[in-house]
This record gives sequence, C-alpha cells and structure tokens, in this order.
Amino acid sequence: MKRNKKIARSDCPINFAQEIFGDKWSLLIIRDLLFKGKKYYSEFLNSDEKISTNILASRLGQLETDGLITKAIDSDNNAKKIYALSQKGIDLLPMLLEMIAWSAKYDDETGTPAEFIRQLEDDKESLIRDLIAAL
Amino acid sequence: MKRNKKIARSDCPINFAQEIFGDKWSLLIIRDLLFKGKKYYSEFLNSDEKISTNILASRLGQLETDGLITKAIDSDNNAKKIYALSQKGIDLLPMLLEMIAWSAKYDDETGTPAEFIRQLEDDKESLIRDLIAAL
DNA sequence: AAATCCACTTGCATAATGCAAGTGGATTTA
DNA sequence: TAAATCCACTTGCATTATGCAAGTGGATTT
Repeated sequence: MKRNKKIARSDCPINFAQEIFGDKWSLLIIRDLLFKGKKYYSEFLNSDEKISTNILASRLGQLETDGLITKAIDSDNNAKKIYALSQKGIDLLPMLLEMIAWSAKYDDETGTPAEFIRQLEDDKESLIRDLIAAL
Repeated sequence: MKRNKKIARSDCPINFAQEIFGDKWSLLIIRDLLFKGKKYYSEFLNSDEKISTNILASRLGQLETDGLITKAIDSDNNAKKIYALSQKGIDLLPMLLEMIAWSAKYDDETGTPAEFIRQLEDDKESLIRDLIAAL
C-alpha cells in the first residue's frame, strides 16, 4: 500500500505543474536531458549554474518519484547510473520551447543561437521532431 | 544611475525564465491576471492556493521590478491599486497554455474544462487571440 | 467622528537551498 | 591484489525563502 499523493494546493493545472517542477532546479535538469544530451549525475553537476550535490540528488529523486525521469544502471559500468526522460518528461518540450522563445525575446544577452530561434519561429513542429529524434 | 541587474547564473534562456518566475507563486499571479480577470491585491489573496500577505506583496513587487506587471492607482478609489500585465507578461501566455496542456494530460483530476483543452488542441492561435482580447 | 476597508509591514517559525566535507561501493592503476 | 581513484551520493551546518499571525496607516464608508 503506497500513499504517494501529497494534497494539492488546488486543482489548477498551472499549480499542478508548479508543484512538480516549480523550484529553482528541476527545469534545468530537464533542459540538460532534452537539449544537451546529458545522462550522468556528474554531467548535471557540471552545468553552468553550479547546482550543489545534495540538491541535485534530491531533485533527481523527486523527478523520478514524479515520473519525469528514469534511473538505470549503466551496463558498461556498474558504478554509473544513467538518467533518462520518460514520456511525461519529454512532453515538457513544447512548454520549454515557448519558454526559450520568451526569454530570447526579452533577454538581450540570451545564449540561444539565432538559428535555433529561427527554426522555432519557422517550423516548431519539425524542431520538436528533430529534438525528440536526437534523444 | 540605476544598477538593477543581478548577475545571472548563466546565459541559458531556461535559466533566465527561472530567475524571473521560478518560484512557487509568480506564475499563479500571472495566471490570475491572464485567465481570471483579477486585478486587485485582495483578489490574488483569495485564490485557491492561499498565498500569504507578505509573500504576495513581495512577489508583486518583484514582478513589477522585472517588468511583467504594472501597478496603478484605481481612479475610482484612491485606496485601491490596480495590477495589470505588461506586454512582457502577456507574452507568457503561449508558455502557460503548453503548461496547461501538459497538466491536463498528466493530472487525472485537473480543473481545466474539457472544452478549454479541446480549443487548445484544435486552434491554439484563436484561443490566444480570444484570451488576449479579454484582457 | 468612528468604524471599516485596503494594501500592505513586521516578527517570528519552518522549510528549501547552498556550501564543504565525508562515505562507501565499483573500477582503475601500480 | 592492494592502493588510489571514480562515482553517486549523504551529512552537518549556514543562509535564504516561505508561511502564519498580528499590526499599521491612509482612504473610504457609516
């Protein structure tokens, strides 16, 4: 008998999303998985934003509990764990792309390549397909 | 001489967005402005999620500083302040709609009306136009 | 003039995040 | 095969963010 469900603050969909990834780090981990091809703990640890080890461990655990990512042992090396996105995690891609578009519009110093923004404006669907294919 | 800019953790667009609204409350305030027609402090205070007064005040202040909302005195009553979305705030709508679509897919008990989801899948652009027109 | 409304602020408790160091098992190196 | 290193964490403690309850002061209503 598992009792996993915390009581939600409301039945609002924005709130549902916020309760899952509405913290300072979760979406950056999802980003690393979706756009940067990262899969190992040490890779997430080396991201530009410098997450600390305890926070990374706790976020990875929560994301797994919430079903956004999976964790498996690397068959080449039993000491390594491989993290991957579930479908539920992959399905955050459209939202993240809108977030990127918004930031590109309002951040003068955005790191997003112009070519990426062009693709996003030009043919979002095929960009989504390409990114998913690359996973 | 104003020095407003905090140093960013990185130049990543996801991080840019997170540093602006990556907390537990900001997007719920934006939601109230975008979808629920709220404009007064007391209205935000009465949302289902029950934000506390000090957090609401500090979030409204930060959202104003970040240029997502504006604050004005109600011409009918000098004791009341009217909050409204700026263009920068309104431009979060597409992202929020993707968030709603994701939550509707994965939350069995989502509060989103089926008709809204249908419109979202069916003709996102006209839904966006309608919502903006209603502001 | 007194009561009420409104948008907050203040003070204090709890929870989340941040930093540095440590742990233990698996793998690599000598 | 013993020692060093790698890897994915955990632990302890400091700082910051959030949560709760009460209070404040100006504007409006009674």
